[in-house]
Amino acid sequence: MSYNPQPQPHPKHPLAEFKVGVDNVIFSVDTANNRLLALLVKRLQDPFANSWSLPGTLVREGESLEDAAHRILSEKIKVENLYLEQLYTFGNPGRDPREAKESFGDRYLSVSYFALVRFEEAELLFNQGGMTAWFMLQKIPQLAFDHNKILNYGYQRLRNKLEYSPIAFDVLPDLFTLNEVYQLYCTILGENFSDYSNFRTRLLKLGFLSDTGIKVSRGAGRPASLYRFDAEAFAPLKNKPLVFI
Amino acid sequence: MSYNPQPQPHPKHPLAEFKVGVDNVIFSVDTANNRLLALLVKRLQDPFANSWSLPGTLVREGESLEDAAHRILSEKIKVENLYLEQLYTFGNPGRDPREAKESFGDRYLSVSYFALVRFEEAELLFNQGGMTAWFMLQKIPQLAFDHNKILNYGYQRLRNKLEYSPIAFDVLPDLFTLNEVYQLYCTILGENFSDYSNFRTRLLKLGFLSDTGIKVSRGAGRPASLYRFDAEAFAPLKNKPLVFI
DNA sequence: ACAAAAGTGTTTTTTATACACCCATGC
DNA sequence: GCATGGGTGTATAAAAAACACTTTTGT
Repeated sequence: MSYNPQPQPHPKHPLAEFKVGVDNVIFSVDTANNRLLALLVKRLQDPFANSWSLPGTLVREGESLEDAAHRILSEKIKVENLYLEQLYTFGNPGRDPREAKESFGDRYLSVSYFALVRFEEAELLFNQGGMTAWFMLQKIPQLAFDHNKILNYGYQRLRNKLEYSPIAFDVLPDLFTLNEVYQLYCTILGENFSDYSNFRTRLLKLGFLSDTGIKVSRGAGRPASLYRFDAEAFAPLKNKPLVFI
Repeated sequence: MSYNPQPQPHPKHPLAEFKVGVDNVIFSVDTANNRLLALLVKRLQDPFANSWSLPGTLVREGESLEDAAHRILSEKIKVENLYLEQLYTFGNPGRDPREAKESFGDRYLSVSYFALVRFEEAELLFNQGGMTAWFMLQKIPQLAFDHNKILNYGYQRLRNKLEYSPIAFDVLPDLFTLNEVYQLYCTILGENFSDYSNFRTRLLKLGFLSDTGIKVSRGAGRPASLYRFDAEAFAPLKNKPLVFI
């Protein structure tokens, strides 16, 4: 930041003091049940005691914002494979009731992060009796603070990301069928986002999915080929506009 | 933010204290000379005294982040028409030399904003002898703090925004020729981003530019029609994926 | 044999790209 | 007249969208 040309704040305009927190919007897709889920935690203290909220934390000394996001995530769930990026920073005055309205107390800034995690391996951790649970996106309750707004913002980002970046493959198993990819897309973007056979053709033409030749049977029907995400083949496509829709 | 399940920070992990600043990446296009410009200010105090930097400020009591971004912008230039949005939040420990390394002093968080302003009406303000100047993007010097990184991030955002949202029309005059739009795109995205006649056809097919019928001559050649951005016709296209490239 | 799931191909429509060409003005 | 920039049209290629069809399995 540059603080010139005024090194000292004007007495009539004192600087705000901030507490900085990180809030995570953590999504996961339960492919078995075609459900898009968000992780929420139940608050134990005021304000908003007993309300559900996004998992969040305050940033510690020497800790980067992204480290804090990873820390809060790993306190709530145990997961190996995930995608995480910064979402947006919410810092309007009055967004936290602990800000004393008349006395201009500390402001509460929230740097939000967006994550997509692999559902099958995600293990919920119940620390100190705090409740942690997956919620279907259609059944999100009233959340603490401005967390409904943050979550909606994250949901938008999720849909956008899915269309032009390969985050799906961060969260699929190492070997997957093309139908599993399609189901994942359907669950997040809604049915009818695209015809399966066209989706399939488009995806394969991009050239970074390699057929292992291994076949798997899911009950009746022809066995499907297992594919693998080929990071090397994808590398040259990085930063190029992709379309998966 | 949710601060459960630990209401008090662990003594071995004290919370960081933050100063929160806003830094603006302000772009403008000098259409007369086909130049893409960024606004920089010269720092007067340490750290980085006499270095160029992004225009920034600390957030005041009762002031929203976006208000702070608008304030710093209006302290440096006088401009009516602009587009502004939040860019990214940079908060790594050690990004500001004023953070005492051993003693874990205050952290300096920077919430960056991205702006595009109308060049013709932008009037530079020289307050308290502080220097403010436009720099061609190819000639950006070494900046204070991590501001080169922030500026590059803003430049990426600018190019992306231009392709799928109508920010160009926030910054063009009320009445403009299609060639002026094309020039603006060329200056930001580089020559050869698209054939002019195809660009033109695509743009008109979107249906939110209305021909006023007024003709204007720029020296030799056939006079061009002046167009106007029709906000009403654009409204239904909001939130829909547009392609201008 | 038949249903179910996987995978291929075909047809139609739309969009992108690269141009060629006509139009209106200043000099 | 002709250079200059504005504007239209066309021909080709590529991509998106819809959907019919074949293949391979379980029962």
